[in-house]
Amino acid sequence: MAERAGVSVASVSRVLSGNYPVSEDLRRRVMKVVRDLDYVTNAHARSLAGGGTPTVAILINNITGAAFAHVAKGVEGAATLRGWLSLVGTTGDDPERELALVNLMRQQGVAAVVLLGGAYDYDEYQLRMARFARSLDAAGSHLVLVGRPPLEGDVPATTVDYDNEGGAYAMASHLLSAGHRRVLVLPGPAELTTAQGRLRGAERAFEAYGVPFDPGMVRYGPYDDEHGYSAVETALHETPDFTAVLAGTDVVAAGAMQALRAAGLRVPEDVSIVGYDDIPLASQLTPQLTTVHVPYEEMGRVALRAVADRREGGGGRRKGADGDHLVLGTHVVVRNSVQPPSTGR
Amino acid sequence: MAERAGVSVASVSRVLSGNYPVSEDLRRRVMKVVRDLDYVTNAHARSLAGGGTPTVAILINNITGAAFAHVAKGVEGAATLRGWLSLVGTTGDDPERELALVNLMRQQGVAAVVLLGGAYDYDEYQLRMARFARSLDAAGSHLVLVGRPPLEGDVPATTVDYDNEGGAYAMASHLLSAGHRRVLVLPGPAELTTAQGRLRGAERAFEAYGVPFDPGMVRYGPYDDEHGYSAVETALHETPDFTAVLAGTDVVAAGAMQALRAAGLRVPEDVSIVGYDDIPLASQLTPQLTTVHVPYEEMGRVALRAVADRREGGGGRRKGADGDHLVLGTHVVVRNSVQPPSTGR
DNA sequence: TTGAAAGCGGTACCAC
DNA sequence: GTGGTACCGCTTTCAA
Repeated sequence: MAERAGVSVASVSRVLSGNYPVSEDLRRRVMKVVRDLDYVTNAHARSLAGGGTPTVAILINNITGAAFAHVAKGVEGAATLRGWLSLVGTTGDDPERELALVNLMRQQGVAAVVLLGGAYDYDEYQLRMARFARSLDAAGSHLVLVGRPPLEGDVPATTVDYDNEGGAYAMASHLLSAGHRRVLVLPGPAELTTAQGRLRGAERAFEAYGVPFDPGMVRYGPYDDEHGYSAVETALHETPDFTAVLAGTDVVAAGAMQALRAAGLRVPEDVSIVGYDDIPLASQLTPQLTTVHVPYEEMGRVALRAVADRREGGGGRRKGADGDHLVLGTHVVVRNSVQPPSTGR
Repeated sequence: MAERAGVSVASVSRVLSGNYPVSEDLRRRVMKVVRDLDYVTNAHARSLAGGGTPTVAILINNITGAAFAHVAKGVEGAATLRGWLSLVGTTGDDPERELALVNLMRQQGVAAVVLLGGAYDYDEYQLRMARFARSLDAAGSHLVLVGRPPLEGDVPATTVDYDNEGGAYAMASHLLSAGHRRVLVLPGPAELTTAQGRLRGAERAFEAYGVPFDPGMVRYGPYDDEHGYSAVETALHETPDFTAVLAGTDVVAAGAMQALRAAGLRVPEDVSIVGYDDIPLASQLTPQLTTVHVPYEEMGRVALRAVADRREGGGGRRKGADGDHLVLGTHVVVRNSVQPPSTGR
């Protein structure tokens, strides 16, 4: 390339990276050859030499989840805006694969690794993440946890979270204030941190309303529509006196809605339903689902901004300071799936 | 690293890449230091030197589309299986951004660039893609088009497609054989190749059934629920005699369903609805949507396999031979959103 | 089996 | 303003 244009490699570099004054003549000469050869610089060589495009890695359990897709969109969008690149890897809920991916990303020299989605709260979790955080930090990278519990102690990681429990509290309150007392609760998988938080929020709401919370009305299970369906189906036999369903996610709510209809019950006339997440599905169902809006895309943007700032800011703000744990708000979106309990049931 | 272990860099390389016989002693010595230092090789240096992990780039309009997410999952899954890495970039339907991304990927030295989703059939399309294909090919990479029209002429690209028109033909036939004659057709955006194919399939079915196809019953618009809603709303005023809706995608069908309900019409008793894509939404709606199944995830897997084979196979099969254009089948999934037309309407 | 050394394709510092 | 050149960290001959 350099010889083809009859100039030095240094000059080519200067023209292409554009961070150095060059004569018009030289620039023209180089650019002509670039066009002739359809030339692009080698990103690997560039990275090796110090320059290079910063890259964020997004690690996700399952790329087909709507909520995660929105976070990814937020990260990707914000990254693109800054000229950063984004890598995506899926873990399939497999800890080994997660580890492998974190290391792979470390090899790639990514600026940050963003881990998405509620975590299973097994004992090792804190240790495992702390290890990731330190590994990445030592390699000049940074760990960002999105929608997961923050790390305890002095660990070099950033957490972007949302008010999970508060959203559930508000959602349950909405049901309670409409007059519902017997509520079927489908929090999600018992071990998942998000499910735990949502359940806790609901309990607190019941407490605040002075309504006894019946643990027998809680049914754990995966965050999918099949669980929503079967849980309602079972409940219809065992504890059929519920007048509302508080689902852990919109997808679970969709399943619940189908089960009710299959049993000849109307929504919301006979039974009210609420969801959580506010993914597009919520407004595609009939009736449109009253749910908790979680700012997924915004979280993605915030996550990227956090690492970008920390990069630019350089030695500016110290770790341990504010900014290591960001919490975004949630709010109830009222649509058409809630009505006061019918006197008939 | 090498000195820390008291061995040569060559030896370290041999141990870590594991493609060369090494003594047990050396291996142990190196691995110990690797663990001590939490060391990972630099992927950029490795790529530069010739080795390196093959990477596929997935370019997508909008990461939040369920159909695309499934293709991405297929590609990513198959890539992971082979130890490949996947990059994801979103174009936001912006041709400039698409170009920028293709070049960016070329810089990254990706093994292949997979372009997802129906293309806008503007004049330049063929030229543009041919240019991409040649650029990538010259750089030792390869272009794969998924769900897009194949390229004409001798262009170094692979196309993975599905029987779009056939699916629409079958879907429309299903409606016709149920007795529907006045069908509201919402193909999607007029310029999008997938929409054109779906419309063509529907027309052919009408022809085959000897039923005159009324162009006045066709309403173009974006592939989203809002369009489905407003199109039905309008049609209810202008051509209210339809007994079924043939939607271009499941999402459009969801919008259509809502509009019908808002107008006090029942689905499928008063009006039948069918979709296209068979994304999870289709079975989450009530009634569950009869739709055309498109093997999105499979397409992703096939796309990756195609490039992987071509890589391994080396000079094996010639371009221009079979294998450059793969077409997967589609089929109708019958659920509960279709009924013979009611005599009342 | 292991080490030495020549690149891979850039960047950036140092002369001219 | 431009050219020369020493690395960046790894893979891969070539010798020992």
